Amino acid sequence: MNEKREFREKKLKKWIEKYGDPYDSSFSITNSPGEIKENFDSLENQSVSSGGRILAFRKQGKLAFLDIGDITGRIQLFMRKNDLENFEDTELLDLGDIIFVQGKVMKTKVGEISIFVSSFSLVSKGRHELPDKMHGISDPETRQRKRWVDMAIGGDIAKDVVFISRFFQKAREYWQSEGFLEVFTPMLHQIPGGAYARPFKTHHNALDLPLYLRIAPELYLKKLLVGGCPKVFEIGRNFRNEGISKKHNPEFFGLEAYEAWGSFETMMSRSEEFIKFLAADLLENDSFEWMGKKISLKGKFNRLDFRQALIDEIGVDIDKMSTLKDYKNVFKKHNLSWSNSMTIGRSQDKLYGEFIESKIVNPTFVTGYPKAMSPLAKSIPGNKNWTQRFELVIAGCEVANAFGELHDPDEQSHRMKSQQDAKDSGDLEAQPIDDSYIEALEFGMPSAGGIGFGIERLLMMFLNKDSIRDVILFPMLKPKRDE
RNA sequence: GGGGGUUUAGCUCAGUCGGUAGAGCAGCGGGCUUUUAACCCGUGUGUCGGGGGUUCGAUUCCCUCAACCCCUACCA
Repeated sequence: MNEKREFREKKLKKWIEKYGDPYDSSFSITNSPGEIKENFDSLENQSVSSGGRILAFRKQGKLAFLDIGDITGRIQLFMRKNDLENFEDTELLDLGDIIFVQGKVMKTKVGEISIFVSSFSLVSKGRHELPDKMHGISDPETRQRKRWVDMAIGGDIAKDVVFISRFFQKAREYWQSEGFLEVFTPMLHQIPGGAYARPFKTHHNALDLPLYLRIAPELYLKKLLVGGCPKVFEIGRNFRNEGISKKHNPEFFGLEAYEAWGSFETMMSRSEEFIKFLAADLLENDSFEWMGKKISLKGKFNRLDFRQALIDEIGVDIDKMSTLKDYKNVFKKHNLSWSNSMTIGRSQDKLYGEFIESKIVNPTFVTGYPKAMSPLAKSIPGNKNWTQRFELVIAGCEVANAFGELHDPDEQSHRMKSQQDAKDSGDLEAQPIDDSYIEALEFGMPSAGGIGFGIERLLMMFLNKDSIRDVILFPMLKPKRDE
């Protein structure tokens, strides 16, 4: 049936008859393909050993030019019959095989940096052929599902995987250098909290205990503030049982940081500094382009007041709207779809998303979120309807969310109760009461600022990717029946 | 959920106003001692996404299902 695979396996058999098992671990390389290219000046005429996947095969009579490579880069192999004892065994190699080579670093007549091969060995047979060398894998789903193939042939992901790794390294570096302690809090929660979201449910057998995959680490991190860690941060996955879209994957990385004696104002300068730090280091620039939009990180980030922005944009003052009916009328006026599951908080959010968020291009702190939308944020002194909160929006996309953390246990208890009420009356995303969190607050928590970043959102911006799937190595995919 | 598009060789795609199909790459055979999308000669790829209908005949027309893509809605 699969004739091509048979050819490959026949060649493997021949190799084994001649040289024995290629799946051996006695090979060790002195330089990766990329290193040889990068360090040609110091490696010229030196003997090296290297290895990688065969990505191109240009045979020319008694000469052979092969390209081998991995994510570090590609290097050409130059093989000449007169100088290579088992030259004819190149017949047993296929595109996609992984080979080990030894030889001297040189340049060919036309100047291509190469290894002049003195010996080579098969290390791992590619049983499958590689995709078209010019076009690669065109189907995005296959590209994501068989990420290793796309990576092996040098698809975008081969470069991006390095960028993503450096991004995490630099993100840690920023917060650590600012004196924040990196901590790790549970992913299995008995009470899911810290965000508006539906959780994944699981179960612990030995304890016969229902558990939830965390939707946010927030409450645990603030328990550490109670315990006396003044500056903490965590980079880790959150899990939300919601729809999948270009901006949403069921599991995604959050970076949350909390600072005692800070406020949402100090979190503003920290987030601004953080993003500028990342861009300066990773992009080596203070501006970038995302989906055709030019985004400048120069100067101070803009500020926009939630309520004032809605007044300016559509002439609606949400401070003067107290009933759901008021919102329904506004929705009607602007031809927005209304559903009966709407709450005041949701309506406000929808108006914001529709008229404010989508129009923002350069980084902007949107401040003054209504209390109905922010059960964990401190309200503004003198105005109980508004909270000490901001979202950092770039190119219409929420990148971070920060509060002056509510640390009054009585007030927090009230807010959680009204969330619980919403939950009881059918809001699947409302947060349940978490008594252990309230109790922690009762021990006393210093005033604090806290912030959470959506890491993939930032990665999308920095890598100019339209879809969150392009910045996750193995994004959530629907199961495939035939495989 | 709604609208549009795509699905043909291993890969990328062309094509048939209805008579079961083709190019490049990859493969196989041969040639070539400085190539790099190597080249030259020869060779063949196929449930034309699945199912049903119309028809003497369907890959082509119609219906339906599926997968993927785009837009839109929802999920902040």
